[in-house]
Amino acid sequence: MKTKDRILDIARTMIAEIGYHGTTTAALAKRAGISEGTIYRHFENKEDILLHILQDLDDKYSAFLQTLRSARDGDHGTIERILQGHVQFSMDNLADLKIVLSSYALLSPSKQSMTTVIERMHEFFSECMRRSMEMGVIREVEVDPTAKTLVALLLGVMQLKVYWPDMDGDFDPQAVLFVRRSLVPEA
Amino acid sequence: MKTKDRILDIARTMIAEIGYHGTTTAALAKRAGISEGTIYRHFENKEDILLHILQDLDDKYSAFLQTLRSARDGDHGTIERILQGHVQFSMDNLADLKIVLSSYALLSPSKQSMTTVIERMHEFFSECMRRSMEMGVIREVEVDPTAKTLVALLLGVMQLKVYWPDMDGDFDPQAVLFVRRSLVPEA
Amino acid sequence: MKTKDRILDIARTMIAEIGYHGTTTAALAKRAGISEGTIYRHFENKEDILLHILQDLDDKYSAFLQTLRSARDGDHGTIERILQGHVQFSMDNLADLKIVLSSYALLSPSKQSMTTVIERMHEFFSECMRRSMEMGVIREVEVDPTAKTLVALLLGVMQLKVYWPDMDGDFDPQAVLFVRRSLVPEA
Amino acid sequence: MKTKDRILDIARTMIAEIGYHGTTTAALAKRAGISEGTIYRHFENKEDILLHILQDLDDKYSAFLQTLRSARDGDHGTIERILQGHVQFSMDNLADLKIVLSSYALLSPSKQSMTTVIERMHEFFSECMRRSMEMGVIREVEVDPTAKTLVALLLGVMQLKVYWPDMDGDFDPQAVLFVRRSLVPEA
DNA sequence: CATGAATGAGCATTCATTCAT
DNA sequence: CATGAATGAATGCTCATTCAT
Repeated sequence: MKTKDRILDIARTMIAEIGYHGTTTAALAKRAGISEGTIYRHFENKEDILLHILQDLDDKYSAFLQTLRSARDGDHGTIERILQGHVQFSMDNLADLKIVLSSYALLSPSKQSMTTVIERMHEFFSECMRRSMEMGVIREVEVDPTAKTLVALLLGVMQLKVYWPDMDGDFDPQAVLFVRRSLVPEA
Repeated sequence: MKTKDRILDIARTMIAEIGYHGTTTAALAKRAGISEGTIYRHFENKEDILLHILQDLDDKYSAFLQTLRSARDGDHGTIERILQGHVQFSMDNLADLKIVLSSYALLSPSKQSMTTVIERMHEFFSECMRRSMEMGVIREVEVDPTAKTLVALLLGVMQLKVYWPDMDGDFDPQAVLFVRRSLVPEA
Repeated sequence: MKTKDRILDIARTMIAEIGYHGTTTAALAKRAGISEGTIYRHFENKEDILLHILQDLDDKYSAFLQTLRSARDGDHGTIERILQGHVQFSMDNLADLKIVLSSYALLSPSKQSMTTVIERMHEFFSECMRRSMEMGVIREVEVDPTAKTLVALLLGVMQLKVYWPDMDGDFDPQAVLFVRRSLVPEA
Repeated sequence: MKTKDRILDIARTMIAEIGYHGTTTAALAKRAGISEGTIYRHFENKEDILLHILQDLDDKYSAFLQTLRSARDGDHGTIERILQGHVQFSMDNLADLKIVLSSYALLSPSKQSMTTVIERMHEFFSECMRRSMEMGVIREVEVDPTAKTLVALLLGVMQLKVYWPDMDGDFDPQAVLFVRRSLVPEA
């Protein structure tokens, strides 16, 4: 692996574990087996490392949304696939998620990144719901605030799964059911 | 106001704004109009200030739950009142909430505090749902994972309202409706 | 006991245990059951407390020398009594001794105090030896440097006894014998 | 000279002059012509500097004892050479000696270091005396307490020479004579 | 590309001393 | 005489960043 990628990799792990402020350049260099100065050969400064990590996550999420879009078939199962897909995506990118969730309140690049994710998520959900409503597979609801509700739910689920894994107990199938009962009219 | 309370007050504001690590004792003292040494006459160390803030929040949440408990009357409106109450409580204690939400991932006292809140919230929701189910005002659902879903939703709603107030657009009435559709059988 | 004396008493104990710098006015006040401000009602500053302790030791040593002077009878046993007396005096005033021994190198009042003690000890030993030589009970030796040697020996013995009590093993009778062999001609 | 050695050198001087607590990292850095942070590139913390100084002294004393051991020839002059050698060693390592003497009562690393020195000194003296007694060049005395007496004497002599150089007046030849009279039988 | 010594501003914390009550 | 809250300068230590090699 290239030095730059090793730095990013170690940084991802460390920031996820002990936070952005807790991750010192000295410790990062040591754990990556390089000298402290080398970090500055590849990144402008410490924040730049975070920016790269956030950009990577952004790209991964874009690709993920693309996959979801192409895979949808518009039936009433769509909503489930979307929710489960997002949970799966969270688990697949745990470290990145931890980084964003633990820092968006305090670091503006993280806040910016999280804002983008949330906006795209909201847009995607809105779009899906509008389509499904047109096809008559879900109830007639107010799209915008309902999409926000779904975003909120997903945000909360991720956090519960990330930070209280002990409590989890695999409650997400029931969360999906919860959403289905609210959106899909009974047969 | 007593010096100790002034310190707590300013600290609450500052930590909510710029985080625990961003809040330096020097800046805190300056903004409180006292000398740095005075802080240590009232608190053991910087973390002790955080502990006091968290304890205060804990007490306020306990009192809030007590109010909710005594006010419930078991009809199908209960669930709405609980959700709206929690949203209201969040808005009334915005600074404290920001502090917990922005630090529970990294500071163990905050994590501990948040864990307690979540557990109590979960327990309270479970209890309410069980009661409502017995009275036949909500559907028969699996209590535990559904309560977790509600906790997750609330956690997400709070964050959206706290950190993306611009996006909010007062979506919480629709969030309540979302929950009602999922839990309350149609007339 | 008067407040002033209680402060002095606690201070003596604390400085002997943890040194002058280690003894904070806050801890001293707490242990003496008074407020920090009260200390400054009785003493000009922290150093003033030390000065009082040193003065007390000075007085006690003066009185001790007076006793020795009046008790001496000039026979060859005198030197033993003087040495043993000094060791005894050290043990009786352990706290004060620890204070002086641990601080004379760094605090000028202590250095001054120690200087006075050493000079008086030297003078006293010289005087005794001169007398004993006149009476023919000890060998003819050079008084001044021999008295210094005795002072040095005593200084060392005190330290060994104070700081390495485990090692001691009651070696002072042999130390006295060591001196006797050097000074008293064999029968 | 390497930066690390310069720091050690200046620290030795400063600690000898104004004590360990009196020597601040800021003053040390300034006097060494480096920044404060540089100190921590070479030493873990302030105590670590002291530890290095003590270790150096330990090594020097070990080497010194080795020299003494190889140079002894067992005649009745041995004891003189040992005493004079120790006095000389003290003068050659005045700063280190001052550091140990001024801090062993309060700092545990210093205490530990001093304890080691005293034990080795005691052991070495005992060994020499036993040898000399076997060769019949000194009197039959109780080895252990007499060795302690010599240690005490040496400890006291060092202090007098280090802290009261004005008073000294080169009394150590007479101190050696004092010991010789006590240990070596008259011809 | 890589190094690692050096920097210096910044941090939490301590403590002798003061002073209004 | 006594209090105890307040002070503020000082301390040991950290850490992102620079730069000569």
